[in-house]
Amino acid sequence: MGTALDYRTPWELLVVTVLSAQTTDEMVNKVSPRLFETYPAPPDLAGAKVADVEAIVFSTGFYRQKAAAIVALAADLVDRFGGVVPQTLEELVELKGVGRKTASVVLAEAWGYPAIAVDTHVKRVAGRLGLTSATDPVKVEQDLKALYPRQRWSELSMRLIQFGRDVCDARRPACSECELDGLCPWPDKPE
DNA sequence: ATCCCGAGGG
DNA sequence: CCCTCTGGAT
Repeated sequence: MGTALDYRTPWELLVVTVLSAQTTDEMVNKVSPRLFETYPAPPDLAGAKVADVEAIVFSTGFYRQKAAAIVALAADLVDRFGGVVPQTLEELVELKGVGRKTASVVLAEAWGYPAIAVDTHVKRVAGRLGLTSATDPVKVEQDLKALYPRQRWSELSMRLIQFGRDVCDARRPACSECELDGLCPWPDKPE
């Protein structure tokens, strides 16, 4: 079953979300306690030696990039936002190392805003269900919001990612266990 | 041996 | 659009 990312604050969510690419939540959860014990707040990480951070996040994949990225992110956050995680998509995306997906996750999960994070899991789910032909994340988010008008989109966002990861898997989708099987028009379903 | 898949850069 | 970065899962 799918594990979720552990975090205590919006700042921690931002960091673990950056670390979560190309690895498992389990792996991120394994390294993050030491990371946040060593560098509790943005100024601490901003002043860290990248090599020390590399040693901590090693095994999460892309570790050199990620270590440099979160140190630069911390510095950027301190310099331009007083160390406070912003609450708008525009400001979040301005941060170094933060793209639309990471920004949407923070907006929805940390701040409870009605954003839907569109990562490759969500794109894949939308595509297989025939909900959208677009690969454009903005379009996918619009289509999903139109499909679920005035719902709890921040909760839907988390559920969609988990569903894509745990059920509508890229390589081995569990179609026989999927509740949407009867409604799903995906032509390449496994037996 | 191949695939995973976000952000930045070309 | 394409490519690169990485260890882990399969």
